[in-house]
Amino acid sequence: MLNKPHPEHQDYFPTEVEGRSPHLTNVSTAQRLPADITQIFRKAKEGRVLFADRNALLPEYLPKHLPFRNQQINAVAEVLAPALHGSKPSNLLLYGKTGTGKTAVTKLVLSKLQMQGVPKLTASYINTRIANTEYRVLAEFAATLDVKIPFTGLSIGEVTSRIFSMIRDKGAYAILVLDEIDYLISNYGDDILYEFTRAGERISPGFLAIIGISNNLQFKEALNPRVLTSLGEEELIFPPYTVQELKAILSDRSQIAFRPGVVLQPAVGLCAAMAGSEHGDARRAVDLLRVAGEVAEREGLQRIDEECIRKASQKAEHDRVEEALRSLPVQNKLILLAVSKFKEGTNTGQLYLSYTALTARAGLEALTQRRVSGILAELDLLGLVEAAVISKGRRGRTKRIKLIIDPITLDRVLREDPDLAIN
DNA sequence: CATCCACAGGAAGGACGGGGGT
DNA sequence: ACCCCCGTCCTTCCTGTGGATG
Repeated sequence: MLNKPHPEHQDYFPTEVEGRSPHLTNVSTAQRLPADITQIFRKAKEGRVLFADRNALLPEYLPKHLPFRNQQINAVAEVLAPALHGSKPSNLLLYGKTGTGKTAVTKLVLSKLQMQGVPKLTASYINTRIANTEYRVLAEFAATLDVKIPFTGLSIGEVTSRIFSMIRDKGAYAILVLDEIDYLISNYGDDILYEFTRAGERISPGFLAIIGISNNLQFKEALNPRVLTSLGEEELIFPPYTVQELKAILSDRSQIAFRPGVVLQPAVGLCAAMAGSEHGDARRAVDLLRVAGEVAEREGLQRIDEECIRKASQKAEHDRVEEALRSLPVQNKLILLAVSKFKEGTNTGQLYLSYTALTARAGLEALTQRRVSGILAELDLLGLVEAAVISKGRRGRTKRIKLIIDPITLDRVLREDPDLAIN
């Protein structure tokens, strides 16, 4: 009975794909296609001139060694170790800017922990920015504990109590990592954490230990004091990598990722410097190196030099902008379009007028100013627009709004949207 | 120095679409 | 069949405010 929906779900996908694929072949010229494909594939087969193992530069790659993080690794290991003999480890909070190795260290320690062969031990890793609602976090956690939870329909309380029963009945030693925990807190408060941190009795003889990972320290302020004392039993701060350290990390990785001699030292230096100038963000540095490799390969170069790094940096930015633009809802696009009409920037009132004019022309309902203001804040966060509150004294308070991306790119991407009749 | 503009941005809630348990 | 839950987008209503101006 319960399985009934499943075959239906599985049918769904193939039919959609089947319905689509002939359509795709029609779009491209059918005659030219085969030749192109073989060329692409052949190039791909022999073309890995530069890369030895590109995976080593992907964000999800977990290196066997994490240089400059021994101290943190040991500290985390020490906190978690009691789990191996069935006593609850302290909860743990990890702080540090992006790309300082928080996630990597945690995952590394967890994987080593699981190798110790304690069957009751379960380690769950959840990024609360990706599983970005309370329910989804719970559902994902449940899934790692083999609790079957529908992806919607149940109340939060119901899911929580099912999870707790599972931990209790199995006597499980559960360790839950909540990455980017500040997102969860700022959007949904600390209710879940409150439940989790005081589950104690309800799940005995099992236990639940929580590792929270956060990019900023201030998120603590939003926590209920009782949650804070429980969650912050242990704290660990990850300092940013220095440029020297980044250089060493990049050298390490490039030895795995590229064939010998492909990456020139100055390129590594520049890459480290560029990523280090923000705050030692290793993830960005590694990503930059990967894109540089792709750039070099596409251009048929034999070496990766500083020029490749610069190009990669531009390309990464360009891709990011295009991707962000494409995934925008229609209304957001219209607002952006309205912003782009003002070369020297504008303010909220003017922008709203211009925007309503655009919606009328496109035959859409205009959103309220409040909503537009909210969307503007989102666009600001995406780095597509710059919006800063300024005061013009008696003439009120408003936002100075300016487009900070290439208007030509904007125009090109927006033209792809069939819902937008741009003339 | 008080005033007052033109908004900012929080809170609450509603409509809607996804889906439960019993 | 019935009543419930959650997330997403919005709207409505609202209070708050920096600083040029009178």
